[in-house]
Amino acid sequence: MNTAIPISKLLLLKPQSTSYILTRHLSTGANPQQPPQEDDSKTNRAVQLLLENPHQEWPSNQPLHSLLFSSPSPSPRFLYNVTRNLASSALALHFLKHLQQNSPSQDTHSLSYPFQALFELAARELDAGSPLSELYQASKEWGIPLTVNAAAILIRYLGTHKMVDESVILFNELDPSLKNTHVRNVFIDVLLCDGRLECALDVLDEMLQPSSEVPPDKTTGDIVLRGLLKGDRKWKNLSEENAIKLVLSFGKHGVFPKTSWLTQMLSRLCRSGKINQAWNVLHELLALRAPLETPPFNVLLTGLGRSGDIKRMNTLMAEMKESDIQPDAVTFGVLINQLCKLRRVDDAMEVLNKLGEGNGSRGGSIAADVIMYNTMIDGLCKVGRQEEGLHLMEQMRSMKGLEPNIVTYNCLIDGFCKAGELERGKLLFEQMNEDGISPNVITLNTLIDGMCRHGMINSALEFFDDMRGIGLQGNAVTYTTLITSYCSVGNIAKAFDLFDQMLTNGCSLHATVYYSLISGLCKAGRMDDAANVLSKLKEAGFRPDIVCYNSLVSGFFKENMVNKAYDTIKEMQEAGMKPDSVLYNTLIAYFCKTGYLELAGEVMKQMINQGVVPTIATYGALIHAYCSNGKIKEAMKLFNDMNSLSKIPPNTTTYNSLIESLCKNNDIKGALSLMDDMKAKSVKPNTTTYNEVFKGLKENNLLEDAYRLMDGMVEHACNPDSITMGILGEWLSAVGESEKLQSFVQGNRVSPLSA
DNA sequence: ATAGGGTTAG
Repeated sequence: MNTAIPISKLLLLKPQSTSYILTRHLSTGANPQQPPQEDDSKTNRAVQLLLENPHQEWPSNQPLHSLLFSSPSPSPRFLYNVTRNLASSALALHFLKHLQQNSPSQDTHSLSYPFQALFELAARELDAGSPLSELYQASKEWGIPLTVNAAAILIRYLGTHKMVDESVILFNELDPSLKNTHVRNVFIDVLLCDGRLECALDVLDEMLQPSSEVPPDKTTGDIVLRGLLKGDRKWKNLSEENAIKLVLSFGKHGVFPKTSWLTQMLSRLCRSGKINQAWNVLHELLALRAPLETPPFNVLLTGLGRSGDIKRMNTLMAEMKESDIQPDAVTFGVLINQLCKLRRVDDAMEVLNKLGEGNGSRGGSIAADVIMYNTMIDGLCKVGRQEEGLHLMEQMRSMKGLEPNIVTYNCLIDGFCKAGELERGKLLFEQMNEDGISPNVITLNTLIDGMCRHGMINSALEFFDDMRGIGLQGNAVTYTTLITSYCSVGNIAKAFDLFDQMLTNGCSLHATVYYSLISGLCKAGRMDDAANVLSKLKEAGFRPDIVCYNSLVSGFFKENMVNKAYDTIKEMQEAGMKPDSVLYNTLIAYFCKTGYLELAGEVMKQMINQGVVPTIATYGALIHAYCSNGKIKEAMKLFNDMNSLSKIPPNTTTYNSLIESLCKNNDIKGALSLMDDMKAKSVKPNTTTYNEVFKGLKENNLLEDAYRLMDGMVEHACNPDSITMGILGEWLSAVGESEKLQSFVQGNRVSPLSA
């Protein structure tokens, strides 16, 4: 599947310089204007005179007077510098009074900068109390307009001293020309720190208007987006949709979120299943020509991969290439992982092998790392190629100098255990210890699962005890594995025992443990216990999921507790879950078993109406039921539907039901034609199939057909069982052809080869 | 928990 989609097209992406990204950051640059430097020695002399003499003596100090009041009058920048270099705000205030009193004709605007210096000094004095508010009042009384910086300092000061109301008043009083981007940034920050989201958004809104005269800058973006991500309580009223709108409004002014911010945002969207939103955000930013880097693309690729959307993965990779965004190690890691998950292990291997070839202009700069190898090794193990996985571990060590880590070993141990090669798993476990890598809880769980799956539950429990002895504790997964296993062999008491043990051990719980126990109890028909555990699950703050509800419904039906089954379905629907195909199949199977075939058929119709696609189990249950009720016509109709309408390939069991029924109806021709159909559709007949047809052939004494089928069995290495031998033995000896049976058992053809 | 890729359970 999907082989037509060239995911490995990514190989064509070539790493290049990414430095251009750094130069593409746009900024509207509203830096606060600083008065340029004046003559330093003049400034120093003035400061020296001011510091050396008590302020009462300043008016009579001639050198000072000529420095400050000579014609042409000194520039505001000079006065600013002098003020800033005074020892304290108190002294600076004296200085300003001195300036004001000794040159009453002076334009008040020229005192704006010295006043800003006064605010700067006062804001720096930690024990200043609230003099800044007083100084602000003074500036108003003196009629001295604020500079932009002075306004910003005042707003910041009021904010950090919990006088946010005052800062709001101040901002509103400001001359419109002072409410520039810088001042607004400070004001918005003050408002946000105080949790006044609405108010901040109002100020921001003006800035974000399309033809705004106070457009946002990088700092605005940092201030606002920082708060958006933290998930602070104060942002909870802002939905993700609005957050996205905000980001895009910033984008229209050329202000883009930092890569780390965008990556987090997309990651959060993807993790909560909102992949489309993540996709849209990234694409709108692309359209706005935002300077994007690789990580946000990696996050989205991961999200798309998890939802199996290979098509859009390919699109995104092509877009990366178009926009000159280079894939990095993570991109290749995601790609290898996705190819493995699609079982396209050889394609993944090809990607891995082409990395780090470094042959000139192409593909050289990214080398395979341990994570990629681990991904690949796991992929190989998951398709039963654990020997190759082991070989790859040796290869990465010897040829790339990469040391396997705990994940490498865990993947391989799981591979060998799942394949039933427990000894190999244990050998790897020992090897890993020799390598100085300590097993972790996943290693423990993997080995326990391996033993459980292969009928060694007691060994698993012993191993668990041994590991606890050396300080390796189990977790919810350990208990789930053991509980599932004990349930599967019907040892419910031991399963309960482990469940209680887990609760007393205080290991952190997970709903899966409850699901597992409930499922086991349902299969064992212990519905009272199952209902009990269900209550405990709810008490622990979990909710049953659809799989868990399905177990319960199936269990109730099996115990003929029909009303309980219906109650459970109702509860599940009230919890907002729609019945899935498993639930419909459970209902259909129950009605089939109890003989309500019409009802079962109705349920199937309802299933289709609800948009739930019938599965092989749906058709299998109904076809089998019709067959065993002698309604072969209806069964054949369903069989044809499943081929033409649902396009579900029938399996061996489906054919067996029909073939058995046809033979019983003495329609041997029909049965043989179904066998041809099986061959055409590559569905392998099994021993049951052959037995049913042999019975029918024997009834009709069709020896030649029987020989042909016997050859077929030999050819497919399908082993006869005692039933086969019974039918054929009786029949062939009755017609004096016992030697054919002999030859058949020895695995030889019974009829001569024909053209 | 807080920018991205790898391992275990019904």
